[in-house]
Amino acid sequence: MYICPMYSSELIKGTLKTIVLNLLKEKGKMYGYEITQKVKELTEGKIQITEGALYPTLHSLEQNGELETEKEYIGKRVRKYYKLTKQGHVTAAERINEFAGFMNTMKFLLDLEPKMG
Amino acid sequence: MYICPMYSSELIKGTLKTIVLNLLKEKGKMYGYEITQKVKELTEGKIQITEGALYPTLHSLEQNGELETEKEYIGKRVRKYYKLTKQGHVTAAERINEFAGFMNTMKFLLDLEPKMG
DNA sequence: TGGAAATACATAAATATCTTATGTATATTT
DNA sequence: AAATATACATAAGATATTTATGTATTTCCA
Repeated sequence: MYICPMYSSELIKGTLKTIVLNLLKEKGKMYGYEITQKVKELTEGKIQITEGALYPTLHSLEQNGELETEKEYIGKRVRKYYKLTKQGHVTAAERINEFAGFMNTMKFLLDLEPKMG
Repeated sequence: MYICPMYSSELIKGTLKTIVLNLLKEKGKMYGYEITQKVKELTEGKIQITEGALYPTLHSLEQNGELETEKEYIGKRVRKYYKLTKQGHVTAAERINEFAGFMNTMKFLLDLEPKMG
């Protein structure tokens, strides 16, 4: 059975915040582990966010005022739900917009016709 | 007069090798400084490759057998032209292909409909 | 004609981001 | 009962890039 390979970590670098902000914008609130699973599921395993990368990023976004948290107990186990602050919504929109522009630029750059220029 | 802003360096991260390999595939041979200027020109300043990032990358691609060099003298000043090796052509195609897939995945991930899932 | 800007290379220290490894603990499945 | 999944967290190491610095030649223009 064929397993679709992950994208190189080099490419994924730099997109983590954009992914997280966008997911929270769409879903309202999510907890860390849920984010890792959702991204894996939505990308069919092609993008896998490690917890070692995600948790520090969530903490940093929170400290920066983009996210706020709310704890929930499932039995004895804690979940930390994250959601966008007002400022976080602005940042999310900016990031997504910037990424869309970046993709267009890269598409143009990589679709160059031979011998052109 | 409006100056279109650069993309955040976070986003550009990880795409440098892909950009360089693709440009060399299209142009045949280029020297370092020429690459920085060409990328700036083609992207209207939205992507600017710094020499501090480019030269180490070119050296590393050369050491890895993806690129080979040829010196040319313009008066007393040297230019180091880089071109793809046979292996470099394979790697270039792989990288470009991978990036195209990555863009599709990201597009899907960021175009999520509200409340879906 | 002389100084600024552009061309052309290079490397190193500092910074940022991510991977890999490790740790703790609870809940579920087999 | 043991293995796996859930759920958090942090730290050491790896990697890639920015920023700073250095050298030298050539072109532009005032």
